[in-house]
Amino acid sequence: MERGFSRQRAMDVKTVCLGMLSGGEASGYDLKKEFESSFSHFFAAGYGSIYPALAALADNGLVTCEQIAQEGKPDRKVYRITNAGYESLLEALDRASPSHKIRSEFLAMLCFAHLMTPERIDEVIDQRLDDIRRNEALLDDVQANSVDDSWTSGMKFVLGFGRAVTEAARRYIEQNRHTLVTNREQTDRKAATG
Amino acid sequence: MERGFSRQRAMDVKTVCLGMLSGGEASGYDLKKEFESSFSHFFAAGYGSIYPALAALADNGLVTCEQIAQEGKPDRKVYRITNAGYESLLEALDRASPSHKIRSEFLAMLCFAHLMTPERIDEVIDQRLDDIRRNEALLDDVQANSVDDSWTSGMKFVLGFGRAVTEAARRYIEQNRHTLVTNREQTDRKAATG
DNA sequence: ACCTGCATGTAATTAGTTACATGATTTT
DNA sequence: AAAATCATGTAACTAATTACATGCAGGT
Repeated sequence: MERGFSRQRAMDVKTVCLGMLSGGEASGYDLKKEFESSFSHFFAAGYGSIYPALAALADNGLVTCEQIAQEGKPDRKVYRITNAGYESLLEALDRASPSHKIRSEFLAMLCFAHLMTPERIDEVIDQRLDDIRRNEALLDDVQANSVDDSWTSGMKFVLGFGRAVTEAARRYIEQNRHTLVTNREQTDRKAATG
Repeated sequence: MERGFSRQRAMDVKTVCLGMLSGGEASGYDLKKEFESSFSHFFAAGYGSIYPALAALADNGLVTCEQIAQEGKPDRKVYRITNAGYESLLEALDRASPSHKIRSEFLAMLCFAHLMTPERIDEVIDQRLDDIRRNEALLDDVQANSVDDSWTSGMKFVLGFGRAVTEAARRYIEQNRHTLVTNREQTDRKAATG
């Protein structure tokens, strides 16, 4: 390590891991849990991206890795941010125009609701609402478990954002789903297929 | 073409193009414009994915392609959905659990707002609000231009969804951005760097 | 007996982005 | 004079997902 340490310029998995480590040491496994809880509503990452990301950060001297032997378990690798890593993080945070992208197969599908049966529309919407409600419960849970914790204003803001937007999405779906299932729609598909 | 025609099972660029063509013939250029207007708030696609997608659909016999010569311009390639393509689309729409993914560098960045200067936080938020307002204007525009048009209930629903969620996001940011820029935050970065 | 949690990683694949390449016409 | 619109595509690259590979401990 400690060679070149190319600085991060995008908020990719690597940089987010670096940011998480700025709050304290953690293993790849720990970071995954954070991606699954407080970050889950806006940034997904699996082991397949986290472990390579940590290895790359270590290669660039942005983090150090301490291997801790455990009984009956594989070695736990604890990562800590370095000064170079901290500088790199600040630089990334200074970079311009972070993206905010939505890719929704759900909405794409509903654009063609007139080609779906009412039963199928209901099924797709019910599944989405289940996901949303699970997500709301998770956000509430994260919020509840962080009352005592030393949470940053940033994390609180982001959590609140997720809550607000998720709720708006749920309410819109609940209040407007009926517009998708009408008698007129049913005939469209029948006429096309029959 | 007309060999194997592997049916679509995911709402990827290929399948969305197929869906768009179910509403009438179009060129790759036309589809790009649709991705940039009514689909822009939840599904991005550039020429680099659209043209290969159309070529693949034609290879599989799901669409036909008519090449129309034009003076002073490259040939216009008009694509039309086939029966096999239509069946394939219906099958894709019947498939289970469409995704709805958000990837936000913006929110990821704000998680570490305590490491940013107040000026930088303002800059990032102002840029995001600009994007949101541009998007709201675009959605209004699309809606206005579709009054006379024969729009499906699905498209109306999806447009309304975008409107509702975008507005909720903007309101949350406007009402809570002040929580990110406090005197306490400013010292954090200074203490860490100085 | 089985599943969940702990804990690590690699390799192959998929999908999409970005940059490149071309070129006339129309609008500002 | 410059920029936008019309109109097509390919090649290289990037990034992430999925599946694979391993294995013990503790709870149900």
